[in-house]
Amino acid sequence: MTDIARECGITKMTVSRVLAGGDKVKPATKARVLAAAKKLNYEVNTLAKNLTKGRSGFVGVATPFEGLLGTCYFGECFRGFSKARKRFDLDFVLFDTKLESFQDGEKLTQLYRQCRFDGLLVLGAHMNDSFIESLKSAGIPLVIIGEKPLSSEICSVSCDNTGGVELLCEHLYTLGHRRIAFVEGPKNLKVAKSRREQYLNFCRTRKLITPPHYLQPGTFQMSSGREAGKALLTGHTRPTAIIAANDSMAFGVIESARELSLRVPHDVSVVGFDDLDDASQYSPPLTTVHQPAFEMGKLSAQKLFKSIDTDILPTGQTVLNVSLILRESTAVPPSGPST
Amino acid sequence: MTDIARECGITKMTVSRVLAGGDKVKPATKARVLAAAKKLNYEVNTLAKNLTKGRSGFVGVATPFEGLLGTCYFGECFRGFSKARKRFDLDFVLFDTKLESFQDGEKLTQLYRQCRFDGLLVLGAHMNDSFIESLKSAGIPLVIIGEKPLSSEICSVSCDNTGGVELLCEHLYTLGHRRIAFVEGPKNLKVAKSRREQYLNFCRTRKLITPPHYLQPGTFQMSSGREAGKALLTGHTRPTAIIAANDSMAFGVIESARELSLRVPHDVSVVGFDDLDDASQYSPPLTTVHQPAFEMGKLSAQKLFKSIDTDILPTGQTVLNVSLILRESTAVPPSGPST
DNA sequence: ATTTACTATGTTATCGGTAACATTGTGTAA
DNA sequence: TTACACAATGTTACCGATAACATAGTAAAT
Repeated sequence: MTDIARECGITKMTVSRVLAGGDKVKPATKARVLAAAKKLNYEVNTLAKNLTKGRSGFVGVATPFEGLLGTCYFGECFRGFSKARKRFDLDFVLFDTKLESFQDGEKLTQLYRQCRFDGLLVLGAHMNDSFIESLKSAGIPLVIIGEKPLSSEICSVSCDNTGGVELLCEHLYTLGHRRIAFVEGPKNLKVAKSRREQYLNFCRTRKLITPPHYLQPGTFQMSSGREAGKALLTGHTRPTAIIAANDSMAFGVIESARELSLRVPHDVSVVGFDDLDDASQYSPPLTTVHQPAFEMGKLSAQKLFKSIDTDILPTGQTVLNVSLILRESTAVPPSGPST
Repeated sequence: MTDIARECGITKMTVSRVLAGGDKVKPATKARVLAAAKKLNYEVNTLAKNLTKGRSGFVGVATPFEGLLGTCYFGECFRGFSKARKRFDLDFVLFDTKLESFQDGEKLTQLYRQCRFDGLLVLGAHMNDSFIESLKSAGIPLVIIGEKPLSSEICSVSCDNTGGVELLCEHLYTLGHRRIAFVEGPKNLKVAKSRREQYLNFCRTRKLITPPHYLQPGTFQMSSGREAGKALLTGHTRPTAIIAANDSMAFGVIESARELSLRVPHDVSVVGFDDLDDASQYSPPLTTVHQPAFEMGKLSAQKLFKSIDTDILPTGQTVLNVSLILRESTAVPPSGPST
């Protein structure tokens, strides 16, 4: 930059003005500076620029590596983030929320105060996310994605998990199912809780029978769906329909049915939640609830960027709609529709 | 920092020395400084620190979002990166190689020169990665992960794709299969090419019949495996074994067999490549080649970190071993083993 | 002609650290 | 006692940009 100034016989300051957008600079000077800049292969030093602005130009993305990184949901969300990024002076840095040092938010707060990032996207909230409160109170621009936190003070973008499960239940009920079981997700995830609660809620409202083993534990992984399916399909009072709290587990349930020589959906209906890419490829293609991961990513990133630009902490809890995707894994129960 | 200095009645410089590691500082002074630092809630400004060092403290991870982000492979690799990171003054920034601006390396070179990152990990190399050459010539510390590039000048960590396919072919051949088909990956990926070449190579060596349609195109996605499987299993000269260039497509092939009421492995053997989490959960559990994604990630990150620390560009091409995982998707061909 | 009001550019300080060299003080060898 | 080496700290400049204010020059208004 100093070189450019010398080359043009002017001050560094004027050069800075040109390069920053050239507001009040004589067109002739401007042209000369730009020419010199090109000639000298000038590139801004983002570090220096950000130092004066007190920003790093990086947005943290905190997510449990083990649970989400490498899943379709993560990928879609992240594509959403990137899409929202119009300006190219912001990039994304990944942090693992499972690391011990992050559990209490200490580490993230520290990283923020060290200007290591300008704001934070939290993907996949846990039940015990006390760390979110502590981040919030540290004044970090923050958006939660996945399920809205308890405190309404915190900005979040989620999808209608409750409504989604409602759609699934309603669909099965309408087909005539009365013995509906549920495979739930990890107990420490909020989305898992929301989905389970709504299932229980539905059963209560419609007065469906729910033997204790109808609520099977799961981990959101295919293997746990398989185990749960086995338990359900070999146990007493066999359900005619099984809701898995996500698609992966639904695949597992279908596998277990196959092992037991039960046909889906003829002998048992199976539904999932997420609408993974593979859901339409499976045999049978899976009836499930579509979760708008891409939109969620995009929207949350937009909120965060806006907050960073305006220096106003993000607010508001957005809940996106979900939709039921009817495919071929559901049918009327084998005994025929109930009345 | 200036505050601390004032508090202790000394200079900023001494404070800096203490905080940087306190080489030649009197223990008493050191203690006083540390106490004051804690009292004043001091946190380094990483931006400023890095400005003087000319480093950003961020490592770029360039990967095609569409192909790899959200896959198990990506997740494992990334966990490997994180594991390799002993020091916490380096974090990872994601870039999408599919973005037009990245195609020729221009954008990445620019980001590097703007101090936006200190080094680059390239995950998932394409055939037409001319941009890698241009990055190399720009002097960017660079490690390629996935398949080694043509130029041996460039540092890479890959796994033995050729050997892996060899293991699969050998396994099937030993079981007695002579009609072996192959579902290949996207034509623009290097790994896909390596795997295909080795299959063709094997067929040539063993003089196996290979009607043109035995080499089916694919995209590495389940749906393409399904289509390829359908074509192979309904076509003439039905193969007794099908090698899919990755696990996802193998799942698709199995689905297609199921649709056609063919049993795996009784009627047709199917193998994959990658050893995804779900491979062991599928029915039948998939015989496949285990790819050490985690180790690849770890190793490549180590190489890059070392390079950044020493200011010597990374070199050497490491090829990690793969192993055949025998499960239940392969058996002797229906006609009995050949001689 | 003088004031006014900009416009275009220059000055200086600052962001929060570090490098390099300068200075003081202290203990030890000559 | 003097000199020298080394330990502990201070000075100054600089990394590469920008903010805030200052100044010179020019055109329009009076």
